[in-house]
Amino acid sequence: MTTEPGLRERKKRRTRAALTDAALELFSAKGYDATKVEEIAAAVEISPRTFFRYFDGKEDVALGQLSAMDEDAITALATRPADEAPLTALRAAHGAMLDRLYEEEGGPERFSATHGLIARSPTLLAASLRRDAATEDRLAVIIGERQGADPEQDLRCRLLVRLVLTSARLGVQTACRRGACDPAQLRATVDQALRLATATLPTEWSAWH
Amino acid sequence: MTTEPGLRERKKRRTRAALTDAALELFSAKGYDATKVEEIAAAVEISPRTFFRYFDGKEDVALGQLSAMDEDAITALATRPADEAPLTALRAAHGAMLDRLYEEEGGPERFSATHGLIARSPTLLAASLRRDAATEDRLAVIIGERQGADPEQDLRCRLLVRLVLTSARLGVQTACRRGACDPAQLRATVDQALRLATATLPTEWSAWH
DNA sequence: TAAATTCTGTCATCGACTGACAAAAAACAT
DNA sequence: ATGTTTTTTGTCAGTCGATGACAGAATTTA
Repeated sequence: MTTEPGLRERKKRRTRAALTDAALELFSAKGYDATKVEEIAAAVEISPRTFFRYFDGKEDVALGQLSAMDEDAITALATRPADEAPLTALRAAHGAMLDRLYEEEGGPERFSATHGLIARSPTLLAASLRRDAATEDRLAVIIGERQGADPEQDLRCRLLVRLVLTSARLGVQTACRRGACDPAQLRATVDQALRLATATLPTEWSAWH
Repeated sequence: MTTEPGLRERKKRRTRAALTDAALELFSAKGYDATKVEEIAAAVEISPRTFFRYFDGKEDVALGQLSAMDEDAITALATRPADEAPLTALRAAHGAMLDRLYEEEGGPERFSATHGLIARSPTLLAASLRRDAATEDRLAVIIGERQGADPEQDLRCRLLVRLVLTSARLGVQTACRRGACDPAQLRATVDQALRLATATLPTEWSAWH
């Protein structure tokens, strides 16, 4: 059924890949904000106008991998068994997302590079948080369907998703800030944050000294 | 010691207040993104260049009240008794911040208007989330000092602050989305979100059906 | 090979934002 | 009160991200 990709399609893929590679390299070298779209386009020898036909903007090319991971997480959650507790399903979906990241050639490296950029650029941080918010909404809808609850009415849908996402994000940020970006340490830190948020902290927090 | 404000200072205050009023009105009427800085400046009969001498940018004038509230929350947390449990101190600080909001003439109205803008503009949402992240960092440092912990090492500092802030934010968003922005309902919804996040949810979540 | 489709570059334009500089306004001095 | 200093403001020019319009080039399809 699926006709193999023609020359046009292959060319587009190559250009897109070249753009992300060039962009991430430039961002890492000069910083996100100091890098001009013009430079990214020049590195791939295309016109600046064409860059915007491949990406919605600078943010898009910088956070492309995170968007793909968001999609992974959403499809992973959607295919979880319906009788699973929502927290379990969310953690499993997040785990599956990380699995796919690790399978991909150069995935983890690019991931930690992206988070390094985010940590150094308030602009990118804002864009990344906005993306997270959008993903959160989509995940909350799925949780609502699983639980037969309306996310608009039942605070728990959004709240659960938000707590999990924000804890996981803290784990990632912490791991990357420590420079320990290898899969094992990343997953360990994320797990620690999730455990703290969902179990340890709430019961012991008021007594923390 | 403190010399009373001269004519220059009074004029600056008036201009700044006029700018925020004009900006919020235009934002509410036409939407944040559709409003040009040029229009805000024209409404106050000021050159566009001067607008940027009063505010860092469009985001700044839109979110000015939230920034002031962040400052309130920080000073409130800093003056909490040191032997208080951190979660208690944070909730008290947040409550004190809301108290000040309610005391201010037109405070609640402007607050819910601001959140209405945020809900309708992804640009503003991003800016607002970035601000929250910055505030979170400052609060985490205070919590770290209170607990004798290093926020860079002890995940719990940032995590606690983040969970509280994000839950409170969800409460605010929900209350504003429901159109119920009066102080009582707002506080009730925020309390509900905080209670869910810090007590009910973590212990009962895995069993939610 | 011709026609239809899709990409691409050029050009013009918008809008947020900033540096430079000179004119105007307010504060200060005698 | 008048001249001096400091601060504020407007004008101008320019950068950068982003977008619409259109024509020419490349690819696909007939």
